[in-house]
Amino acid sequence: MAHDGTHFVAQLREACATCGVRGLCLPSGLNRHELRALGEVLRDRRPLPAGATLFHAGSRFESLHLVRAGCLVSVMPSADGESQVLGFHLPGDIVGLDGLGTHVHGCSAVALERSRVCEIPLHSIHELACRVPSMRETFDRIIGQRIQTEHEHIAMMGKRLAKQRLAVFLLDFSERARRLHRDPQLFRLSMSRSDIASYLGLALETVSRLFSRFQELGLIEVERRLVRLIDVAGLRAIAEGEAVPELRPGMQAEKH
Amino acid sequence: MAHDGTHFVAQLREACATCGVRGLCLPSGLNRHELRALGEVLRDRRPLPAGATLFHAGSRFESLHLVRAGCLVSVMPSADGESQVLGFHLPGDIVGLDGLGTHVHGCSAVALERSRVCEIPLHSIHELACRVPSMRETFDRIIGQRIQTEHEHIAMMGKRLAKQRLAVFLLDFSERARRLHRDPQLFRLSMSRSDIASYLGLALETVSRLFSRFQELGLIEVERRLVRLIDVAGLRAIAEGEAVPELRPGMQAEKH
DNA sequence: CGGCGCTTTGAACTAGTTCAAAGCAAGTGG
DNA sequence: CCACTTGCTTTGAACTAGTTCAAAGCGCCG
Repeated sequence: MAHDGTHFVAQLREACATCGVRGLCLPSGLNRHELRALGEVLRDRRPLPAGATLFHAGSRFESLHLVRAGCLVSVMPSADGESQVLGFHLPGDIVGLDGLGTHVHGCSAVALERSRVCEIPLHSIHELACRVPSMRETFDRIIGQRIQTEHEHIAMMGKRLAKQRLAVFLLDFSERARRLHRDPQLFRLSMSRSDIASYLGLALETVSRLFSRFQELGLIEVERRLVRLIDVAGLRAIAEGEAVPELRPGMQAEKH
Repeated sequence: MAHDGTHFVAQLREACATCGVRGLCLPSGLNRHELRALGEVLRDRRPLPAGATLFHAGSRFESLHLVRAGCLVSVMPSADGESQVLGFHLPGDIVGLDGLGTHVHGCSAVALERSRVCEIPLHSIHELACRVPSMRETFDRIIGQRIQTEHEHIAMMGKRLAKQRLAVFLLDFSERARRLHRDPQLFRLSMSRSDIASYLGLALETVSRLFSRFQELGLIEVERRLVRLIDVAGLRAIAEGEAVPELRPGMQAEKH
């Protein structure tokens, strides 16, 4: 890859400033020298149009990918045709970690909207990790946080009511938006109801109904994929499983 | 830790031979020299009696642990008192990876029976990974395989019938037993019905009933925690979601 | 023996699914 | 500019897989 000295570093720093993820993204906390080393490793990639596949399940694993812009979904195909959504990836997230073991991707990654990713060739990761101590810590953080995330996903799918799951999902997105310096109350979901349902382990109708119920309760305002969180504390209460006043169809939020 | 040269290496090699895990366990595929290096890093630990906690959720993370003998469960506590079982760990498995990110354990690890583990201090892992190339690959394999495992767990909990989940669980245990050079058809589960239920995202009564149904169908023989797989192909069919003849209480396996 | 913890089993119940149909936004082509 | 298609979303109504509640059974250890 062509890299023309300090210009590239400046460019990377700029790109990462825009990216705006603290702590999770690779270059955070690196000094000028370390950034340079990283710059030699990152390969820029053409933007992915919505619907494009970054890699397929079963394909050979060669690189990790760092999401720069947009949103990807990772999907595990299953024998019976029903595929499982494993996660949604926003800027700063790393995708492809499951290939580290077998060098074969266990799931597919698909762009939900026009997106950009950085490619990080596997062979250069370890070299960099050994050469730059802070990079090693960063990789550890990425791995650890990812496993933690998977654990939370499992905890959410085991023995939680549908309304708790959706509340957790919305609060999670809000928190991620906040970390990306976006509005944590107002965001546009780039995935379909069906994707959300699969991610949460529910039927898509259940998800759709819950969006409506949450709106009736005055917890959110929703119009198709545009969501505004109105009562975050209320959502949190539902997520925690605290008994909520009423959540039956046909009830109005206001009681006079 | 005391290490007296070649004797230690021999000891380690011996221990790992008994351990018998291929591919997954750290020392597999290492030469004499590399084994020596690893020996300097592994710290032996006192055996854990059944019920003992290796580490608590929230406690400071300092080391990974390699299960040498027995069986551990990792459990994530949740706000509402209900805790979630994340996994069962047999010899060769690494526990504690979720602490890599924050340096704080996100879940607890508890021995389900008398067990032994090797402690691998974090600070020496990276050093070793840089010094011994094949160690690096081994660590990658461990990480990748773990994420893959978590993904399968998620896929199992989303949109799968209870009978599919239990069938998957039994087949998974059978496969792991096989890899440990144990009898893949006959094994003793060291966890309670309640642990299994939490792991599968079901009520414990459902799990208990399914064990009975599977027995009635002639798929397994079960007496409390002792399980014998009779019809592996049948279990596989159920796991895959293929329509099974009958699975109703009160029906006999034999039809005359 | 007696008590304790785990497991099994039954019966009533319900949260969520499934099936079905209508609504709605956005694009396409005449 | 409108008729028509397509894909996603919403909503309703019937249904069911699994839960919950309750009680009995069983093995084990002091």
